[in-house]
Amino acid sequence: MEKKIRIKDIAKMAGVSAGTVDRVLHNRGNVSDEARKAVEKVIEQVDYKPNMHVSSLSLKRKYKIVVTTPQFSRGAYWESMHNGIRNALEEYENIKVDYYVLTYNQYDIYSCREIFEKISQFDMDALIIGPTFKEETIDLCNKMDEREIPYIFVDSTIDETSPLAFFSADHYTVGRLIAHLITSIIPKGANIGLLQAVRTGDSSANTTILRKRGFTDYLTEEKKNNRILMIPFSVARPEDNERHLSSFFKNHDDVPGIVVMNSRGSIVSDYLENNSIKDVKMICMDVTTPNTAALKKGKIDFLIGQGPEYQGFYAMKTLLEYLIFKNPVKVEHYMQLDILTSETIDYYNELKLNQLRS
Amino acid sequence: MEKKIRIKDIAKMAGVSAGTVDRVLHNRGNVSDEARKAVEKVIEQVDYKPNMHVSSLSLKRKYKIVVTTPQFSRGAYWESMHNGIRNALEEYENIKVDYYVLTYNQYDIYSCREIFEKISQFDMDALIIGPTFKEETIDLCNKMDEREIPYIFVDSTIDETSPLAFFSADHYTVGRLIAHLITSIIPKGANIGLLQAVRTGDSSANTTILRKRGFTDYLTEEKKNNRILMIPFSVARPEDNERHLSSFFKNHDDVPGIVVMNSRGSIVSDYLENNSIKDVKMICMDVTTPNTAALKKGKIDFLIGQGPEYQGFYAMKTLLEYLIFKNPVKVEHYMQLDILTSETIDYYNELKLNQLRS
DNA sequence: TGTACTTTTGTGTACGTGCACAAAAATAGA
DNA sequence: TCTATTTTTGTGCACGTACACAAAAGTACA
Repeated sequence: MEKKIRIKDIAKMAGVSAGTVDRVLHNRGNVSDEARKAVEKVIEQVDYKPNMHVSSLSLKRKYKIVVTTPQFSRGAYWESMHNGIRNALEEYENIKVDYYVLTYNQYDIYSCREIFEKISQFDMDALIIGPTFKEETIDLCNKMDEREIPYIFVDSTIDETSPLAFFSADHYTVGRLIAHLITSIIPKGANIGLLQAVRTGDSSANTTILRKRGFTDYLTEEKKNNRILMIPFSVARPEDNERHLSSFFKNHDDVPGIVVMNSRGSIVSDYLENNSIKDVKMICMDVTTPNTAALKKGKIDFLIGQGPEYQGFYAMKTLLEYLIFKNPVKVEHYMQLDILTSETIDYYNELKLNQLRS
Repeated sequence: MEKKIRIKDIAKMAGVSAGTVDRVLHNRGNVSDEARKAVEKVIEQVDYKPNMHVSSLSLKRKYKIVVTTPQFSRGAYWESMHNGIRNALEEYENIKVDYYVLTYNQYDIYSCREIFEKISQFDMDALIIGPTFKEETIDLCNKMDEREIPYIFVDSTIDETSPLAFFSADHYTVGRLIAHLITSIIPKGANIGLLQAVRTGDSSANTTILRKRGFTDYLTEEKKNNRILMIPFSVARPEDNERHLSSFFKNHDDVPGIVVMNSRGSIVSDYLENNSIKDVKMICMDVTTPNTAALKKGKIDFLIGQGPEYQGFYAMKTLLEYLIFKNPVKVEHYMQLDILTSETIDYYNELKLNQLRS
């Protein structure tokens, strides 16, 4: 291991005191040009990596961070995201952070507007956004830009904004992956059912659009001529789904594969199970509790995980590092896609971050 | 965030000084029964989590850690393991560790014996073992047990030993997974080629045995009646493989799927490519450079990753925490299995531990 | 009861960093 | 040139932990 460079070392090399180095590092001003240049020169030469954990030890500042995502229930996708966020806060336990979670109803645009309006007035140092409604999110981001408050996206990003960073799956690739998987496990050219969420008139669901585009692009490029059959489906009114599904399967008894591009795949797999419809392959998204159960029972063949825990974890970690060190941050973070089967799911949730001791 | 409990707090609660609490925490002795019990009582009540990073800051001790694994080349499986180990050392940069890497030739039992003999005499605080030869490893472990030096396995474990912990894939499940994957992408009941490494007379390769058992168990349980065709293969003498492969494919032109349970799958996929043998599905193990290339080109259909970086990372992390805090450690750590396709591989290597800044 | 020794306990310092405050240097105004 | 003011610089403390050392208490023996 090479010798660690400390602030004191830099100070000695630049011929100034540690205090001056600190002022340069943190842009606190009150430094003569001469001294600043001397320090900057040394910093360029040596590879100084400040020790976050030690920094936070002596850090007096308190940060206010707001996290806004869709509402969630136990074992759901967004809960994992929040778990990851909390995990990062635990890793940097010494940093004094007040964090406020404000969730909105992702099927109710008015709920989103209300919450975002509140947020845009909120006093805070940074914001983590799990976006759903595009225009509303752009509005919020514009206000954040004006107030010079940094924000980070998780789950997906929006082109028209300028976030500090985003942590997201590459949803286009998700679509291609789903197409690849389903076509490799069903007969050549067979029909594919695609769950189509009917939303209450929103211009959003960017992720779904991207996924669907990836899905169809793959089929076209690979010259697969499977017919895609839309299965209507409502998240806002789950009581309708039984009807949607039964009318679909009444008309189509020749669907050997179904793909679901949102996290509600278990609704379909449960329907198949309850109605003893066999030999239908399923590809679904997200490691939720019901999806996990369905995967284990073999009702879902492949489950694709977006690693929301990691997205949340790295989003918060990146934010904290940025707030403390003001370092430039890499903007694009396309996260790992996890393909899970009944064999691997048990080990997927096994190893939680930071919990190695027995 | 709840208030953090510090040593000083425990001291006050137990009515002793911080020094005494420290002595109890680290089992340094020289503490009266009365004081020790008082401190232990408080510790049981409150949830004291020492801050590793701060601890290491004031830690004077220097640890000697030995890592022994098979030799490796660039981009190979074992290199990733060592990268993970180094990563953990970087995370705990303040801990003074001398670490010695001693590699042996995994195809030469004498090389292993020689290295292990050296290690058994080596002065050290702990040992990380990537095992290959069973009996030799057991011997080494017995000697470590005698000397009361803790050791941790990575990659795989050996039942007859008592390691502090192990970080490994569940190799039996790996076998089942491979069977599951291959049977779902080739025609029902079709022949499956299985690469069979011919080893120079060793009683080892525990991992391969477990994987193969999982593989055949799956086929039996799921009533798959695919015939398994062995493809001989030599890692020690790679010049023979061209001959092995060509003689195999001369006799079998009806093999729509091949599985490889070690990391050398790209040898087969390269052969297929070079000889224009098409429409053969392949399932291979381990994210090595050549396997990655083959996966991207579509020559391998699924690649299974064991996450050696994570195994190495957590092994070293666990070891350091144990050495410093003497905390009890969870022994069994079956790690996540990653299923990779051409779509997901790019994102798999993207996010390295600890490297978020641009 | 006093002395020598051992065990137990408390205190102080170091680690690397942030930050407050004091000291020193530079500048301005007379 | 002297004083007042501002800018720049250095020093010292705090954070939570490990560990060395000194102080205090306890024990043994004459």
